[in-house]
Amino acid sequence: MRSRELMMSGNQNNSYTPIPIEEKWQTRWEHEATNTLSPQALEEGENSYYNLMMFPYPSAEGLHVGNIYAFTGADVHGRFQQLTGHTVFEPIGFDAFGIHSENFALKQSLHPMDLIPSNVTNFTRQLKRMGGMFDWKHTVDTTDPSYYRWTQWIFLQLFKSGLAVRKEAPVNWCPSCMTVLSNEQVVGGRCERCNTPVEQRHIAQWFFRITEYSQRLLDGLKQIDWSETTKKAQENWIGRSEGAILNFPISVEEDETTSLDHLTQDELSSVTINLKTIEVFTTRPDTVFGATYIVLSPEHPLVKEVTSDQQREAVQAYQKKTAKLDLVARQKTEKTKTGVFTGGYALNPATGTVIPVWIADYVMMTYGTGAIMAVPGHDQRDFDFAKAMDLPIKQVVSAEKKSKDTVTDILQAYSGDGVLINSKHFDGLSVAEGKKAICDWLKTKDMASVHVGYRLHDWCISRQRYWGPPIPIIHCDECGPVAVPEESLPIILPRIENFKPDDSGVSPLARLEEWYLADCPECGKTARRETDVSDTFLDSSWYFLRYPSTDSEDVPFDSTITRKWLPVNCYIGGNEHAVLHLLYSRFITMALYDIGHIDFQEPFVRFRAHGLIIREGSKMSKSKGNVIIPDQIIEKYGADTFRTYLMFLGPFDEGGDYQDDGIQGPHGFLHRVWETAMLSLQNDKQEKDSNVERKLHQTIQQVTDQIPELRYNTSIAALMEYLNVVRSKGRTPQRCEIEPLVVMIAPFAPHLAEEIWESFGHSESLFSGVNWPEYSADKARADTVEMAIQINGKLRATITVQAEMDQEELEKLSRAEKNISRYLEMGTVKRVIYVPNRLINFVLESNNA
RNA sequence: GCCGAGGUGGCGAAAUGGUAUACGCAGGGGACUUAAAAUCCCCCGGGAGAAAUCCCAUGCGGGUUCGAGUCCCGCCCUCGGCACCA
Repeated sequence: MRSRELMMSGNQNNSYTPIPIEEKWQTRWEHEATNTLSPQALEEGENSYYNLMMFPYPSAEGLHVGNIYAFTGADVHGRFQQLTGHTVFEPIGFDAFGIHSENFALKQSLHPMDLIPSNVTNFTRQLKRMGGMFDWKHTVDTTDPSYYRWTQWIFLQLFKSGLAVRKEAPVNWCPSCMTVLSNEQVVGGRCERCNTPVEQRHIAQWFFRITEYSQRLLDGLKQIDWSETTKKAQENWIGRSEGAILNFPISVEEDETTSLDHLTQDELSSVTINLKTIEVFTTRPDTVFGATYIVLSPEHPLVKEVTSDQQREAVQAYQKKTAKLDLVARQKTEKTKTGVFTGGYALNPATGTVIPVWIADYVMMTYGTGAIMAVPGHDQRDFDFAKAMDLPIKQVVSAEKKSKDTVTDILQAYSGDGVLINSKHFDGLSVAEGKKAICDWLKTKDMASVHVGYRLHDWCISRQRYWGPPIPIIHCDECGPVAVPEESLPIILPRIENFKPDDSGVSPLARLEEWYLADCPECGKTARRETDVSDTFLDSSWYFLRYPSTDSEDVPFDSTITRKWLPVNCYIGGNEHAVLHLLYSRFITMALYDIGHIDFQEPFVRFRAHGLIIREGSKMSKSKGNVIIPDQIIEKYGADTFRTYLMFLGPFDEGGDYQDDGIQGPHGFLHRVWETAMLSLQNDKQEKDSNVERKLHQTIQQVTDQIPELRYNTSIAALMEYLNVVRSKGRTPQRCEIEPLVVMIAPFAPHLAEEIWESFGHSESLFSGVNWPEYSADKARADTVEMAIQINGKLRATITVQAEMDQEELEKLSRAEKNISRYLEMGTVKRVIYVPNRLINFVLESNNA
């Protein structure tokens, strides 16, 4: 009977044939809806476990190894949870909107509306072929109106609560992609996608006010179980820094050759007309006595006011030059500093000295207040500038207590710790004390306030492109920007044949008058639709909320189901999304919580970043022609082998080196598992072999501990070791030794496991029950152990003894060892270290010495 | 420059402060076979030695410890992230 089943799965001679076996089980899983949750199961599922992985962008090239690596790692986790008694929901979908698809379509002269469906079909085929336990009844495609209807709905929720605002702002413009990029999409001043230098433009854009959430996003990190590297990346990205805002009153013009140092503060105040003050943000208020000039960002609004008539021409020329400068050039750290004196002055609130106000492009309008107090003695950038412009440098912090002299010819800024000098009555305080004391002092004069700055910027979601969800706003001349009524959603993205962007900075949709003309929902007059589409990252910032609720058409996420399944139990994905997708998802979740749509603030309880796969020691790239084509590997070895090998390469969170020959190991291993299982079918004598039994329980223990920790490579190694013990010296395997092995290999090689499981006479899918083996600590315990015998910490002999042997007896046996007695004669034992079941160490005092 | 992660055989990699190199690849030897493939068994860090055994070895230099790949201090290198962020 069993052999007939094997014949049916394509086995003529009882050897392992992965391809027919995998086809058979993939078909069966689909027919029997093994991995699909019914609406009822979604509402009631016991012990629910939401196992999420980052959904792919469906490229024309198909799944790459990186995708398969990540999905396999996540799927192994899901299958393990299933086998240990959870109801696992493991969805997959497609992140198909965005510049990526659009650019590819343009290049190939295709329409994304034609391209994407065929890519999705191909991806679906490949995803099924790799044997993931995906729930194909609950997928998501961000380009489907039934999905982006709700993306637009999310925009409206944020708009209505004031978190979406339209503002004109300098933005990053990619002249090649012809669109605005978010700060996150600019890498080193270049477009992340096409590496073109980014330019500055001023366009009215929609922004999400993520900066309102800076502190919450930072605080939340402490409570979630995420990869440390990812948390650290977010922390750096948010970039909290504590400091103060200090006020520098703008002073009357002074002849720059006149030194004002001799004037008293009262005298100075009398010549100061308090028109305006320049606010600067600093993390070093303790160095304010060393602030010898002020620098405004060239775009700073006060530049106009401080600039003197004589300097106006030079200032405007510099502003013009900076505005033209792309961000790459501007952000080059190495370049020599440039700037122009405005002709204006400000009053140092601490010294009472009048100091010059400059503009320079090394000060950014986008950070802090767009203005700094320059302390060249203690900030390298200010130092470089002061040297270049011949501005005074004053030392106010001394590294050593003794040197109180004013160093005039220092070679570089000193930014370390020390004591304050040249700071009047604050002299002698430490940097930390000085910060507080000076801040407090200036506060009493209304010249300072404590301030926390963040590096994080608001999230610009406008894209002047075609391939995205139209932003659901109608611009009315009377009413301004008006929300599209929710019942009118979705605003369908129309099919237009010429979707190529141009340099005008407006979306291709703006060429479609019949589309963008619409009645104002408030006053009914003819108005214009917003023609920008939203950022792809908005699509992916909430997709995990949609998955369990794809059966609901009238709500984005069903409240009962959402309460049951969210937040996500485990999320696995690449660390390249540490500060983009993962931060935005957290922000959207918090915003929806505040608005009252969901009852949790963090979307992903646990997140693990996987590592990267390289090949034969170097990065894979199309240009090098060394990319692995998954289809070819699967065709040759089967999905089970591919999966197992990928998980065996190295630690999942670190990635690994894909060596072509290496796949032989796991391949042979699965062959051997199969053969051993078939042998055990014919030899079911159930004789107890304590050696094998002990190893089995040790293995179960190790694998049960390690799989949830994603330590897959060592788990597979443990299974290999176990099989080596089972088969050692040609030993005949027994079924009770193999059945648990089959279950433990199942997360990695699910098809093989199912087939053997069926051969063992089970009619139900292995994954339909709680089949994970239990271990007994008793049975895992060894009765004899190999002990190391050391002399002065060096291994000199090993001895196999009864486990838990007491020190006295072990010492006796050890001393009897030939090599040990030899050493013991050479000195006297000063001390004996005994580590039960591990080692005994004789510490000698040499007789010779 | 700042923040992470890492550096162990020919290679991918293992090791709660306790016998370094598990597991696998490649390589060598053997069995089975007319032959090949597949499979199975054995060897495999370097050096000395007939052997017992000894010495050396986890990027480099110090330290703590009975004992350090692991902990501490100071460097070097590789890879990721951030970066005139005030």
